[in-house]
Amino acid sequence: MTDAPATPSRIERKRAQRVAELERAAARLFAQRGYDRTNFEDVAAELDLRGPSLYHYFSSKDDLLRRCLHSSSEEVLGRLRALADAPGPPAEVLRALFREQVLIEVRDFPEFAPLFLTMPVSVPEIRAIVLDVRRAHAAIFEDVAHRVVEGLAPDILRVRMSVVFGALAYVPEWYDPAGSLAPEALADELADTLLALFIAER
Amino acid sequence: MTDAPATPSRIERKRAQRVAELERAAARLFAQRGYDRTNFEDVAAELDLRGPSLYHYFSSKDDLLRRCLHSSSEEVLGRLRALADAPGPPAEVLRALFREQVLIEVRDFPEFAPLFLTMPVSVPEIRAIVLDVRRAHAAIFEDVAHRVVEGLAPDILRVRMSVVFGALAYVPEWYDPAGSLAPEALADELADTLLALFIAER
Amino acid sequence: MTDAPATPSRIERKRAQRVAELERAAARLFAQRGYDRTNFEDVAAELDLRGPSLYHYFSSKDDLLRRCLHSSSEEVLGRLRALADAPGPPAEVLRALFREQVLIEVRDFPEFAPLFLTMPVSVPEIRAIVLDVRRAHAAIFEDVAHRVVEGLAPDILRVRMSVVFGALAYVPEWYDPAGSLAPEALADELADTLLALFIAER
Amino acid sequence: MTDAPATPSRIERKRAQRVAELERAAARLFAQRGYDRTNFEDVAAELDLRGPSLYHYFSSKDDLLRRCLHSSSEEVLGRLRALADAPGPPAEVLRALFREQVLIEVRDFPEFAPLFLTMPVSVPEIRAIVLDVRRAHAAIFEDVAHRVVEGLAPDILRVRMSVVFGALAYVPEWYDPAGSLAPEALADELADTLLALFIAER
DNA sequence: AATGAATGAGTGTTCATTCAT
DNA sequence: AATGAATGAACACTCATTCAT
Repeated sequence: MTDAPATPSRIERKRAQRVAELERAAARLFAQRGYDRTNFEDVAAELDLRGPSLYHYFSSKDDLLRRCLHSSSEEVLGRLRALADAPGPPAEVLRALFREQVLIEVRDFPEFAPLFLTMPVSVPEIRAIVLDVRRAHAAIFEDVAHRVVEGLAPDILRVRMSVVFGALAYVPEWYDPAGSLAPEALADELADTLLALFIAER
Repeated sequence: MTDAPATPSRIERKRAQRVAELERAAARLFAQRGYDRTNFEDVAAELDLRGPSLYHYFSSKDDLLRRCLHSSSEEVLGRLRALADAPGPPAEVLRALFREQVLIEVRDFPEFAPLFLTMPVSVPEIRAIVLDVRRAHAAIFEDVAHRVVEGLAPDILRVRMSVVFGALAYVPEWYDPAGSLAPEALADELADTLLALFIAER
Repeated sequence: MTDAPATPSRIERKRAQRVAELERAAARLFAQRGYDRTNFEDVAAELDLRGPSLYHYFSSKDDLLRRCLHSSSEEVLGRLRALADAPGPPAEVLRALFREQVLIEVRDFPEFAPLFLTMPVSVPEIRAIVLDVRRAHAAIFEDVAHRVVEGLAPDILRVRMSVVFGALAYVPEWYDPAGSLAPEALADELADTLLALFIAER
Repeated sequence: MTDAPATPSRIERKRAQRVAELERAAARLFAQRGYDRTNFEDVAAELDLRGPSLYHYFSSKDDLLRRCLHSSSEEVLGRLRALADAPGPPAEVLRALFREQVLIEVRDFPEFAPLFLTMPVSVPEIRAIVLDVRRAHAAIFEDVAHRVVEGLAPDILRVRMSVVFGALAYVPEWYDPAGSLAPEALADELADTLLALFIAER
């Protein structure tokens, strides 16, 4: 009888929105300053709240980051998996994945992507969570890459994939959206460059 | 160049050695745990000292990291510059630079390389220092790369270089020296792969 | 005596019942965890309410405990006073008081008795209230005991009474109702033992 | 070589003394206010220190209480065991134990005894420690009491012992050393009263 | 009547840093 | 040179309490 209604009440929608806002604010600060240097007071201040108020929405700092990672990884991994499962020649699928990943980082989820890629995380348990997501993320690319270059020696493939992941992780550290290179142009150029690692006739 | 006397006394040599040992120990911990989670007590313990004793050698935690970065960057940038200035076709020089960088990371300075590449640094001033070193480091590669691909559009070149730096920075995060791939084999394979970004007949 | 109307409305009766339920739940938790470690949220949860709802019934946490103590002490002291005022030889009255006190603690009011006896109370004002009740409680026993041993030196009597109160207060800390000793058997045995302190021919 | 010297250095003696002073101060506050309401700042203030300074001597608040309990229980249990093992008729040994326990509480260790007897402890783990010490303490008395009344039914003996422990635990709650009853007189009177529970010819 | 939201006060704990020895 | 002692600043977290709905 008192189960969660299928259609969330107004109050529940408001709460969910607040949580989403807090997660976005927290993700921004986590990415900028790292987990250790981000405190509840500052996250709360982004929404004109005081630190302890966050405990109405998150049970701990750990939990806050966990939920940031979860919310965004759900969305991001979902989008990537949808592309990975799309029909078409593997090379084109891989290129599409590269494009999408770049756009996710610089255009669609600029706040969340650094959490997985470059956020300084010193606490071991938290780092483990990040690594888990990274593994799931990497698997999507690796599956498709496997289909592109079937006969490649595992060590060689691993090196190629490391170039891919390194390059993709590096994007938020150097790319300036206000510069001369549009996000879509970057995505195209980088996708082509990385794809060449797998289809060049060397 | 430095103000050190030409013939350092025995005491001075001993002190310099101590400093070097401390820097190495600190670099290891910084790289493992990040700047924030590394405390003076633990660094000192690596040499059977107590935390406050470090103040005989370093004026602050900030200073300790700064000196770690300085010492290692001196050495690393020196080695890379020597290679960059060597005669030979630019492409070969670039390949040599890639190889050297990989070997520096995984074989010769495994403790120091993460400081510049992957250490979680939350304090803005420290991060600025790291970025300075990275810029100097990048310049070495970029100069040579410029000579390899003279006519390439700046935006395109920048993307290619980002793949290089991303891939090189990523190495310590995934490479396992105990695995099947020897450091030198990795260096060769990665150097070839990255060089192909600049010499492929696309 | 109290201002309550002669015929409480249905709403008022419902409210009074709610207050009684809350007091009982609170008393249980207070006794188990102590005053400090008992929070409004947990007390409210016992009746499927949320913490702040308790403010409809109690003006503060302090007040909640006060009312717990008041309600139960009314009842308990009433029962004891009725016995103390009953006719009969003082020794028998005293024995009856001991029995009743034991039964109150282990059988009739196991939730409330610890409040006066063993609840950890750190807040000075609260402790003062508890001590007041204890004093009123002690006076009942002391009056009768006085009549049992009329000539006893005050210091000696005080020591004897301390044994009585100590023993009675200790009961909830060791007695296990699920053990081999029934509450009534315990009451009889303890009453006899304590009474012997006053009527032995020493 | 660097093992702890058999003869503690001056610095070690000073530290040990400081720890003892801190334990005494802490025990006083713990007993007065209970564990929850006693904070590091106040304990430290008793020795003109600030709160965090205590972490040089104790690893946590938990540890502070643990060491208070340990230090005092060592001493107290030692004294009681020595008496319990002394030769002589069991009844006299028991009487000596009662006297000693009273003197420990009111004269020799007035700060520490309440820790085991009446300190409000809400934290379950801490309470478990206190109960452990209480059990060891009780065992000393129970062993001797067993030899005094060999044939007594276990339930009856348990009730008698509960009177003993209750009465002894109650002493610090009512006895005023500034009153007309000297500690030794109290000890004698109480010891006689409690002993009568075991040797009366009922 | 009930509660979601919010907060101020308080507390245990960490740690870089200072200083006297 | 080394360190034991001490501390101020910072921070995660708890909770009684208030208030608008």
